[in-house]
Amino acid sequence: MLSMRAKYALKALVYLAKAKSQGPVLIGDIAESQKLPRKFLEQILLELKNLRVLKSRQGKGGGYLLAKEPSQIEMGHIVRVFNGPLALVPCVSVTAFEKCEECLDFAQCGIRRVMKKVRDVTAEILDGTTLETLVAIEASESDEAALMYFI
Amino acid sequence: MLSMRAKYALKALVYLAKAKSQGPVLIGDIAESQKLPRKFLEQILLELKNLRVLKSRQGKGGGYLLAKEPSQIEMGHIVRVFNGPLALVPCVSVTAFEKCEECLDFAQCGIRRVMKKVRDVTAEILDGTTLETLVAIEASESDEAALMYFI
DNA sequence: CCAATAGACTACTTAATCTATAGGGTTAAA
DNA sequence: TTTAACCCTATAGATTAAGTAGTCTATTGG
Repeated sequence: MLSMRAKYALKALVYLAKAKSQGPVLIGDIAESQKLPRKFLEQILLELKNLRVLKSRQGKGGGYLLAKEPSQIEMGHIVRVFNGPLALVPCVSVTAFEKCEECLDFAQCGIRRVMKKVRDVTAEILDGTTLETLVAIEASESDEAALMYFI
Repeated sequence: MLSMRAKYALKALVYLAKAKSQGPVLIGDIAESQKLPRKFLEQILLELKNLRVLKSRQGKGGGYLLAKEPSQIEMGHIVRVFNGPLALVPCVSVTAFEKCEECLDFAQCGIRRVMKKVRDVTAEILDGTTLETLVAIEASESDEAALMYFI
């Protein structure tokens, strides 16, 4: 399962993508409207800022804004940063590769080969889905139409 | 990432599938040959027995055996039991479905729709891969040949 | 300049989970 | 009846997750 941090980050980003044209958005607005714990969200937004995914303005009239176009912000990136590697085992991770300590035969290992396939299809979906995609998906009524975005 | 429990369970099961014709296998054999911590492995094997995936014989000449054909033991089942749901968010889990507490619009949520797709392709692979598949994959030399098993 | 507003940053706390390890108890074959 | 094996429970130590608290810093506007 995803950590709350990762899920909250995604929710906040989708909210900000939708509010893109409205100037800086207050932490309090996001927290209240999305029902997220405010102080916890603060940390998450700060981390997103340090990642250059968001930018912020302090003081009166301040708040948070996307630092890039929604089409340039991938779900995969957010999930990796807040939840860790997509891979189910370290030996198939691209971003955090590590051989299993107990591994006897890396090349032949069947578990590894299957897990690599799982990682690859997961990465294909999550890296192919941006905030722009997510906003479009939320606008579509049918699940089938929504699925079109990543088939 | 998978828990060690889940990974060790899979490793032990593949080992037992390969040793299928040789009668009961000692915990010590599995632990030593696969480089798994013995007492930890004991717990895992016991749990697999309670799941009716393994059976055991006590006393001299005893050990562990598969309780079913390798083709009837799915990776997905083992991963779910030892690692939890395949889904990245509870609201797309089949085995542990739960609405997110902060969810505003279940039907429209884009994050949910994408995560459902991820869960579905993951489940398709892991539920479609049995111990028999894994043993066959380990016998094949090329990664491409191995991939054939779940395309 | 000052006061109010809003994010920035650091430090905790609490709870849960994971990864083992320890140490007997029970069963059954020889 | 001895002994090789699995059975079962308890517990410890480490790590991570989720959230809270409090202070600091920057900006705006009177």
